[in-house]
Amino acid sequence: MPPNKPPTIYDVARHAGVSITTVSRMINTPDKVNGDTRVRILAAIDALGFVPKAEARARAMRGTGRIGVISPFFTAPSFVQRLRGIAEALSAKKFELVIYTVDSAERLKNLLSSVPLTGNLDGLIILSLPVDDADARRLVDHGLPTVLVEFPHPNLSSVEIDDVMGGRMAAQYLLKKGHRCIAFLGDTDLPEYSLHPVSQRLVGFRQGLQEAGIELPDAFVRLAPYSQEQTRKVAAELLSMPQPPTAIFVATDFQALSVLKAARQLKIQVPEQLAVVGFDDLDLAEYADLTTIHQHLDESGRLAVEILLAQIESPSRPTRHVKLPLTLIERQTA
Amino acid sequence: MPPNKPPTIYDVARHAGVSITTVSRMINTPDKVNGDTRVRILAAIDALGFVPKAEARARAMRGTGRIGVISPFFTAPSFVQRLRGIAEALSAKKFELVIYTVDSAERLKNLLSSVPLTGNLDGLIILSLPVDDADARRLVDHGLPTVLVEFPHPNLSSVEIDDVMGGRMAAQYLLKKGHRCIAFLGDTDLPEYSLHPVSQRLVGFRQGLQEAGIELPDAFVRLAPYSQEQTRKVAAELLSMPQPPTAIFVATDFQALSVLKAARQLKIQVPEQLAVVGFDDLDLAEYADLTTIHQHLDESGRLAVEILLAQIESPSRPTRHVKLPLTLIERQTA
DNA sequence: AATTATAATGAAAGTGCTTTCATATATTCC
DNA sequence: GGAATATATGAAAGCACTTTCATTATAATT
Repeated sequence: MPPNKPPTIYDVARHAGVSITTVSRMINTPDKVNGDTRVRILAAIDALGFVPKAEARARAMRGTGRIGVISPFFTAPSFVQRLRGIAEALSAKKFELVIYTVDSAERLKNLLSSVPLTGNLDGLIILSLPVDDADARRLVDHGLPTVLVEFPHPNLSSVEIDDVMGGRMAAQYLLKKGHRCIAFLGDTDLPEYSLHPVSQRLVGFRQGLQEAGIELPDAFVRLAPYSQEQTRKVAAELLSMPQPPTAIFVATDFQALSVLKAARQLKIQVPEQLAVVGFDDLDLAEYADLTTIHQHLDESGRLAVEILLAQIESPSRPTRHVKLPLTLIERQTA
Repeated sequence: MPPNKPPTIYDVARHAGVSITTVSRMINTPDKVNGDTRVRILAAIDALGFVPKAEARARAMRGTGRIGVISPFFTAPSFVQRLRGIAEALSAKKFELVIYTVDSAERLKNLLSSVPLTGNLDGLIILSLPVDDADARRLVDHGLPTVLVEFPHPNLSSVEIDDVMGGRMAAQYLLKKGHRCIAFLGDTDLPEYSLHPVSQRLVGFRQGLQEAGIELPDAFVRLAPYSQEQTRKVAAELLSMPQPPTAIFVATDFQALSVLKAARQLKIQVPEQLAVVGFDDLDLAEYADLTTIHQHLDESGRLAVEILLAQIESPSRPTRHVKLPLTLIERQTA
């Protein structure tokens, strides 16, 4: 017969002949209880069908132990690598990771109003998605500690990437290498968002060239949807021009790979005939020997967590805006 | 002023100049509170933006289910691609995705003893991690619908990959191409797990060769830690043998890339001097033009969700064991 | 006017769980 | 062999609320 009252931690403790402390520990940090005891408690738990009451739990811990991440769909490897940093930092602390994926600004808005801003989450990280004033205000009004990654907002803490500077670094590097006929290739996705990082990279890139008195003709600025095949096609077009560029700055590593592939197919030697510089330094950039602008992807996630946890701890702290440094990693492609 | 700390009933009480008792009553049985006081408390509640936590939780959880995914740390891209399928399928339905990452069998055990109880989950997907009998029993005893991906267990539903068959397919393909001197390269990670997919792939591979009367000498079976650099080194060793293999079956695409890199560095032509077949068909296999055994990574995640949701809907349904088909994708490397 | 019923309130004791701290026992080191 | 260190456990103090119960002020009844 099923017992009439839901069993409490006290019942389990009595049944197993230990203190409630030990039972609690068994549930939360099982590695801190002895093997024997562990088995006994587990048996008791199973026997009684004990399920800890979430509410009491949330009460006793300060907060829910849950932090949310809103991320664009995992299409781009760079999101994943950021996420990895977050997961890593979070699993070290004792937090659950709740992931909300989003495929449009529309859905982001819905989420931000429907995701219970209070009570459900202890903190929020928004990855590579733009937050407008209304959203930001709602977040601070609700007192939900939030950290933005990649799209900063004055009222919320953020981890930023200096995309403009990155573009410049690429320009300067290619100029130094003697290139004068340089193209840019970026992606078109997320067109609804303003201030897209890729645009910023283009801005910086153009600046860098201009400072050296070099033009970036419109025909040398190409955008392609973020997919292997389409990017490859656009790159092939670019490389088949009567006067093709001798160097291309590709705004994301993933697309840079497609450019390399296009070059390979056209039997264009890299880096002899064509220099390619990427952006991101994904794991696979190393495999491809891609010269690229390294941004600390994993680190950005880790840092976001760090800032967030600090903010959860003392909510009165002012917002922080951290800009991660960029480094150019010189490999074989430029 | 936006509240900095989530206000408690105490704050409201102080602000309204009453005891917490009265505030509590106000919330639960307002008719038992005097008109004046009622107004004052209401004002305080509004001013502070107070939301009783339990209520918030209840509100929050209504309608939104929560499904958990236990996954190995995001080291391997294949996990991520499976996860992507899960996230995709889940964001269509109205479910939250809670991710637990795990880096050892030890931690998995810990998680499994606590998550089912504590996590408030409606369902669980376990990605690429082995579950033993005790764990499985606990899960079914607790009535937590669970779907396993890649490591099946008789008592739980699963989405499986026929790794043995995959190994055979690789062997048969390479044999058909005329190779007789064939090596295997796999990874050593997760040594604590039995029945590792990579071992299975080796088993099938060996079978395939044996059926054609071909030996797989021990010197041609190499294991390397799952990292670019180390795999490259082991591959280089293999390729520098006095009698190097003319073909290598690499048990994961990610490592196959490193093999390709090693070949490039040793100026060994692929596929002319060396054929390489991978396993997984990651996104980047296409970029690298890698001939590989395609397993539906995204699809496996999607399918797991589908099975899980069906099971949540009608818990009485028997467990299902779905085996996804494998296909050999012929590209440039073999 | 004295008594009693009624309404409004707060002190304090739960509620089921976590966590800190102190204690007891076992292990390692020189 | 004793000190130093690590491991396993429980007592007790929270946590954010709810509830009981005793207290007071107020209204109603004789």
